[in-house]
Amino acid sequence: MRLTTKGRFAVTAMIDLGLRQNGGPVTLAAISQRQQISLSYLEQLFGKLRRHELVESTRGPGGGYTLARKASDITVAEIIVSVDEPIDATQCGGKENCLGEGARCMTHDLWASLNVRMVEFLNSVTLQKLVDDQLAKGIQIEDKPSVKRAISAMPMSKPIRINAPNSVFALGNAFSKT
Amino acid sequence: MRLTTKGRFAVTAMIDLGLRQNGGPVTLAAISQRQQISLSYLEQLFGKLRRHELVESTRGPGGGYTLARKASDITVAEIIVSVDEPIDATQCGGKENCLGEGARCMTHDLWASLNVRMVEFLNSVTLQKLVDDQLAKGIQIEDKPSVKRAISAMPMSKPIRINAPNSVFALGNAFSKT
DNA sequence: TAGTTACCCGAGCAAAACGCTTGGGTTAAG
DNA sequence: CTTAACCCAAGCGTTTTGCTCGGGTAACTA
Repeated sequence: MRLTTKGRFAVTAMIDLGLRQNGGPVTLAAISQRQQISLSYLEQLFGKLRRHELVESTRGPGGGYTLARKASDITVAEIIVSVDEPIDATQCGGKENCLGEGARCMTHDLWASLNVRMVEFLNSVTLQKLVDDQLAKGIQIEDKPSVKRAISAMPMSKPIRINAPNSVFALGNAFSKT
Repeated sequence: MRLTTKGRFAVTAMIDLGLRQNGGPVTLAAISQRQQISLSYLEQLFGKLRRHELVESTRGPGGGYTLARKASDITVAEIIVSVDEPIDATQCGGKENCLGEGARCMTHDLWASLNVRMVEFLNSVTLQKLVDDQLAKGIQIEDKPSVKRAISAMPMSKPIRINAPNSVFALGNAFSKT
């Protein structure tokens, strides 16, 4: 199990999706706007999420993504594993006696078991739980804002995105929703 | 909280240290040998561990590293945080209303709370626990092997280390301890 | 049928992180 | 004063990250 900002992006996007489920398919463009994640990066992430059957896609106008199952049947661990792929990899590639004789290299079952417990934990947190958390915080969801305008209407003159990889300094307030 | 092989290296090294505590300071060279981690990489990791007061160092011959506290007072979370440093970083750099008005960007308390739970969990696992796990598996610890020879004696002709960053394919069996 | 909307996908790219090397120190035991 | 060990900073090749660009293809609408 790896745990980076990549996983966070995926989880965040999935929550955004979960929050708007009942309004039909959600477009990546909308998620991109709301969560400040680049569209093509989202496309890559959702490609993986789709291949792991966590979401389903509908093409064409009015299309977008939908959860493949109920939010209560999707766990954080699944999301993270989907986008981070190369899960674990013990130092010695599965060999038993890597350091000599009976002294197999510790990393084996040590990290493996720690890993298992982590996954167990993250598997105990469902997407539904996170969605409910957000709802409890009083997030207001717009009722599918006429689908067309509202996005292309804003003259946002390119988001001034800094080229800071871990986008800690996301643009901040380029569109102030006036 | 980030979670990579770097953290694993640190945890592994700390266990190695914990296992040999009562025999006085443990040298990085020895850990490097046993755990197949590059010496200077270990030096960097232990530099951080020392600055975070998880270990103490003794210089000069016969020196090495010791745990700064009892193994039962050191948690996995502390170790990982020590070497991985830049913990979290929420997308919007701490600003509250990052996406407009009352809609602070979700990532905030969302990932933060998930993070908290992760840290809580990793804080519940002590180094002592991991050491005991290893002892239970029947690891045999050598009684400080005369300190001098035994290391420089092995003609190991350079470990044939592949330049694979995530050293999944560590050398394997370059020294077979004959 | 054309046009638009949206998913789809692969190549590539700058910046950062990873794992490690090199080359120097400084402290302290013998 | 030699040697063993910690200490430290600079740098280096590779991978990963987050993203752009430039194409597609499915489906709805006029």
